[in-house]
Parts: sequence; C-alpha cells; structure tokens
Amino acid sequence: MLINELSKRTGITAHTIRFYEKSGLIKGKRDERIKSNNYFHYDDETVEKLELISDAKSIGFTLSEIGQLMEAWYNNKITIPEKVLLLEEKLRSIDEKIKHLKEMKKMIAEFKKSVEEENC
Amino acid sequence: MLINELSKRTGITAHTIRFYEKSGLIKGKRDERIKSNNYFHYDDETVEKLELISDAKSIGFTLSEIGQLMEAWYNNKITIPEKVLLLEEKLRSIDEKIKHLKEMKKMIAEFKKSVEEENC
DNA sequence: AACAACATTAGAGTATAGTCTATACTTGTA
DNA sequence: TACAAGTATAGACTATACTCTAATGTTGTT
Repeated sequence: MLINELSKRTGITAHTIRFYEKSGLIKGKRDERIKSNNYFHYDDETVEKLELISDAKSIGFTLSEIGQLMEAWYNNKITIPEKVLLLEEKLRSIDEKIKHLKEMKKMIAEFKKSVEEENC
Repeated sequence: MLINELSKRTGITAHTIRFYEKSGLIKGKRDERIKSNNYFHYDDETVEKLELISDAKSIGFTLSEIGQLMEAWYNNKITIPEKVLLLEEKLRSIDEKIKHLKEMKKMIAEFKKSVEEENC
C-alpha cells in the first residue's frame, strides 16, 4: 500500500509517517519494477508497527525507546538474550510508571476528599 | 529562602526554577524592606509545589496540566465544585494511563515469553 | 578592597516530536 | 488532454520543556 492508505489505516498523517520513516522507525520499500516513480510501498507489518508506536507513545515512551523496542520485536540482528534483557528493562520501566501513577492517584483522591469535606 | 537553597532542597536547578517561575507555576516574593536587591524569596509551600511538579511530570502530565492541578490545590479563586471536577478529570486520566500501561505490559510480557520459548 | 559566590534579566540554544510549505513530478478520472 | 489527487524531498516553523550564556548587580568572607 502507498502512504495515503497507510495513513487511513492507522490514523497517522502522511507527514508524521514520513517523519517516522526519516527517524528510522519504519521502512517503506521501493518497487524496483516501477521506473516512473519512486513511491514507497508499505506492508501490513508497517501498520502493526505504527500501531505499536501509537500505543507506546500513549504510555510515555519516547520515539527512541520505541525504536529499541521495535528492534527487539522485529529485528533479528539482536541476539535473544539481548532481546529478553531489553524487554525486561521496558517491563521494569512500565512497573515504575504504574507505581508513580498509583501514588499520584492516591494523593489526588485524598485531596479531593478533603476538598469535598470542606464543602459541608 | 533564596533560589539556591530552594534548588538544593528540591534537586531542581535554579535555571529550571526560574523557568517555572516565568511559566507561572510558582511565585517568589520580593522583600519590600530590602531596597538593595530584588531577590526572590521562597517559602516551604514552594518546596511542596516543586515536588508536586516533579511527581506529576514523572507520570506524564504536562506543565500546563500541572498548572491546572495546582490551581485546584493552592488557589481559592476556583470554586469547590470546579476543584472537584478538575480533580476527577485528572483521576480519570490517571486511570486511563494505568490501563494503557497494563495493556502494554501484557503485550511485552507475552512477546518476551515467545522470544524465550523460541530460544529452546 | 578584593574576590568568590549568588542573584537578576534577556535572550539564545537544544532536544523531542511533530507540522506545514514549497516545489516538482506522477497517476487516475472526467 | 485537462486537472484533481497523490507522492517525494528539503527545509522552515511550532510547541514543550528545558538549558545555557552574557551582562550586570549584590552579598559575604578574608
């Protein structure tokens, strides 16, 4: 598929997709048989990758962290123990984030209660 | 206390503290009695606020969201029902974040398992 | 008095993550 | 064939959140 369809399927603008391409997060392929243009062609894996990018971004991972994660996910240049290590690191960082969020939630909930009581 | 002590107490650089001051997140007071300088003086509440900023930032709130939160926390120009609404909104957004993190964690854990099994 | 340490402001610079514009070429449809 | 729609690239622009520098003045210590 071309960039426009990829954009429609993922909800990510063509501009941003090109930005991710330039950043090395995704890779379109050029069709050697077609000489009249040099349009990038994308496969379903790229759709998956863009979805992963969206998800990972929404939980606060930077693009460079997401890049590492996708190395482990899709790339075989990295050894299995290295993959496992990387994934464990990400799991730890997610646990940290969850811990912080829970603390913050408790803090806000307590404060909300005190505000409501003040109200009476 | 002056900016240097505030910085030492919070672990936030004086540069960043001044940036927060300019952004309206904290407010130092000038001592009217002292005419020779116009140094900002900070109280313990500012220490608290800076700690809140650090915490809220670590869980992915933007400075402008943190500003709103601190309006509710410290400011009485906002009515109690408004405060409660704002706090509820932040609680919801934290729950959303936690939900996303848990989904991501599950995904990564499953992938890690499959990588490890592949290893045998 | 000398001098280090600290304070202020203005403004420049950096990193991240886009977002948009201009230019130019290609493709598909009326 | 005209022309709208799609594609590529380079580069400018934006927003957020700092981070640093320069210029200048103040305070505290020897």
